[in-house]
Amino acid sequence: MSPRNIEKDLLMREERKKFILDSAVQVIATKGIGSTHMNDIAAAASISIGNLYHYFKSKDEIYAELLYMTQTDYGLFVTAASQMPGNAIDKLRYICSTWLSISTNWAFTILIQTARTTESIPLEIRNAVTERFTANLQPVAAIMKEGQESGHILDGEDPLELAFYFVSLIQGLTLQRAPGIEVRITPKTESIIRLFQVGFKK
Amino acid sequence: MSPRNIEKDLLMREERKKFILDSAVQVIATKGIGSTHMNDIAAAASISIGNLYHYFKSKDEIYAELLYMTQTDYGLFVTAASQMPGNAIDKLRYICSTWLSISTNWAFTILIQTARTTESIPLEIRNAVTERFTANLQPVAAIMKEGQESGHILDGEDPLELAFYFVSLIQGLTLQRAPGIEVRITPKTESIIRLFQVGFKK
Amino acid sequence: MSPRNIEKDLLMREERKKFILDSAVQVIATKGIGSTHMNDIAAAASISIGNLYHYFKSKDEIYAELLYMTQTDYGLFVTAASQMPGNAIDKLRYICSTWLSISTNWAFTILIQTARTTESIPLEIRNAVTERFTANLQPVAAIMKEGQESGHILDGEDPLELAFYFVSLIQGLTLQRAPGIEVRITPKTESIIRLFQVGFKK
Amino acid sequence: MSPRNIEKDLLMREERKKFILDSAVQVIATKGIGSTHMNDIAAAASISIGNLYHYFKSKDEIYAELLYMTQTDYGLFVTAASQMPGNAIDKLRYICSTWLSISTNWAFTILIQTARTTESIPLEIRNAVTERFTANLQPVAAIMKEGQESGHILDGEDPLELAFYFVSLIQGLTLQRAPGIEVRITPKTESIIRLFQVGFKK
DNA sequence: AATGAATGAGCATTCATTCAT
DNA sequence: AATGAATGAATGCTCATTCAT
Repeated sequence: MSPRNIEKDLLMREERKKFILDSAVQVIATKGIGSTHMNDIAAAASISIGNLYHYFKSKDEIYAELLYMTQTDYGLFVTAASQMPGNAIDKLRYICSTWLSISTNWAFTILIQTARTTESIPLEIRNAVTERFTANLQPVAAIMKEGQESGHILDGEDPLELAFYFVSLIQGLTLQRAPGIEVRITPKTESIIRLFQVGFKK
Repeated sequence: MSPRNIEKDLLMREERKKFILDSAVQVIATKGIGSTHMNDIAAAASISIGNLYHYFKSKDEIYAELLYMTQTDYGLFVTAASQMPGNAIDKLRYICSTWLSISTNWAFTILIQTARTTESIPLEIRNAVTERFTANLQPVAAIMKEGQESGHILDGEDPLELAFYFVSLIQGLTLQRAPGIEVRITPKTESIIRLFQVGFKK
Repeated sequence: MSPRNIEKDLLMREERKKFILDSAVQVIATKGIGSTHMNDIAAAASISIGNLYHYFKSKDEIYAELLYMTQTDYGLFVTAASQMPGNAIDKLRYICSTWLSISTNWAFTILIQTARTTESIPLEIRNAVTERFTANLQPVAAIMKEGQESGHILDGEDPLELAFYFVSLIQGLTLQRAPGIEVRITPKTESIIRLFQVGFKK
Repeated sequence: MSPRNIEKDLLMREERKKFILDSAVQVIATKGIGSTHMNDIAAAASISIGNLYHYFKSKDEIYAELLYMTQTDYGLFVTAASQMPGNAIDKLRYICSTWLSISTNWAFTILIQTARTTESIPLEIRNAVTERFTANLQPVAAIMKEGQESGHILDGEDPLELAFYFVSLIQGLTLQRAPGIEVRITPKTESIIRLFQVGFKK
């Protein structure tokens, strides 16, 4: 009946959406969230504003999907790290060095923090973000626990609490890497890991 | 118009400005920066919008002064801590517990990060913020150095680098305390200090 | 491509157009004119927007044809009534009761009034509507004249004028029956007819 | 304390609002409701769009107040008529001739009908309009009753029903007077009144 | 100094219409 | 013929800033 291939259309639609979201991340990583407008996103994806609204029905929806994508990707990354071969220290090292080396991560961090603290963003979205944030702590907590059991990581603390500190520290460091910020101190993975490591210190 | 009155007027003006800035912080801590508008600030200070502009010539200026005030206060706080009686661990403990206990600090942190990463804010202001951020690391670095020398704090790292991690960690944790965020993990000063402490770990 | 097929195609095209117009009336009767958009019409007719434009070259054209259809149908209805067996009162009664019983007629009335008074609709269309409105008064005027001559209907007035009042009254009543309007008074055909009837009143 | 006269300010604000509403009616009477936009209203009142929003917080609010004003004015007019000296016929005559002579009344009628039938207008407003419409029937019904008792007006019908017909007829006629409509029939007050009058007809 | 009305550029969003497939 | 993605002018509304009193 239809001269179009419906399946292919749906697939293309998903691809387009992904492409738009990726483009949006690029702009946000350059301009910051506060100054990224719908026309910036449209321009970044090389489509018209009107067409942008064919894929997402509001700015909030873009926000929500962006947050979902970002946090899901991060969750997958952390989960993969927790299942890597090697000991707990190796895994933390991998997380730390990889995360700090991605230069646009500051944008994710600010994106997430802003989403959580901006009144105009629907409570629903904000709660979902916090929910995922908490869920994403679990794989790191698992690494901490494993490290404590193998004697590599500081004992005596709740593994979840340690994970919370580790992630907060990395987030805090990530923020210092936003464009235009020239802190002359470069975080070093080895030094960061040592904070959580046992036996290294005399 | 005696010179006394002029002096007094200037003094009152400064007091009014301080009052307005303090009021602004209150709103921002409640509504977030993105959704705080000039009329919110005016309302918080119980003055008219027009009058607000008699004290500050633009929103950017309020931003700038707010950042200056915030960071200066923080600098004084950290400097005072570094000159406290007691050993390095005591000082870090004081910084950590005090900072985390102030419930509106998340607003300062986001304020500062947003200022640094928002394109529309003049480069001049953004640089000043980073400058002060770096300067404010010094007292903490001094504590770290003192601690390394007295054998209380991890050796082998640049004290400035350690200070950077310490501050980033606390900033990261502060962000998790924004209103509406319900992370069920409460950071504990003792556990945080331990990360930087020597000899505690077996 | 036999000539038969071409004829059949043209016929089908006309049928499709009629179907689309009928569907459009349904939506308008449900949503109101102001909030009926091209995609609503397309959806109501179960075709795509693009295809809609294969049958009608603009929203104005749909409007115009809708008005034409509506008014033509009404004209046929009124003409048929004027040629019915029975006296003038019977004929008016038929017009009145039939028209008021059709629950979507308010949509036609608003459609027509809006068309006449909306600047953005081309003058040409608006004039055509008024033209047809006036033409449609004639059969009713004929009934009035017949009634005056047979002594059933008020004498002393221009039959056309009486027709004008009769139609305006019915239009006015129709408007009160739009969805969401809850006027607790139900118009009664007998009472309405009496206004124009002779001898009934003492 | 304030260099302004607060009372006077409030008074002026009300005057300004009234002026804006009056201006809005003018545009609507010229352009039709559907094509009247906020900038049209602003231009008609010779103020900026931004300032328009100092007086009314949305287009809906302007609509609502316009409807309230219009219907309230109409209610006062009808009530005054019902309390005039003279018999019922005199009163109806006054209502009819006055209402039909005001050339912008068609705009009120369309305004009200559109408000009642447009989905996008909040149900609350629509209900209020219908409420007031019904309330405004009462004074006319009172005239009808008085006329029935004094033998001037058709007996045997519910006075409220008669009022409903009378008002619907006048509304219907009003609609025919919208700009751009050239119906060559002029309604005559005397003829209209006669429809409801007793004894005139032989 | 103090007030709040006034301004208008800027933003998110809508919708009739066109176009490539 | 049929589809729905693509376009962009237009609309309602916001908000930092200025102005008259």
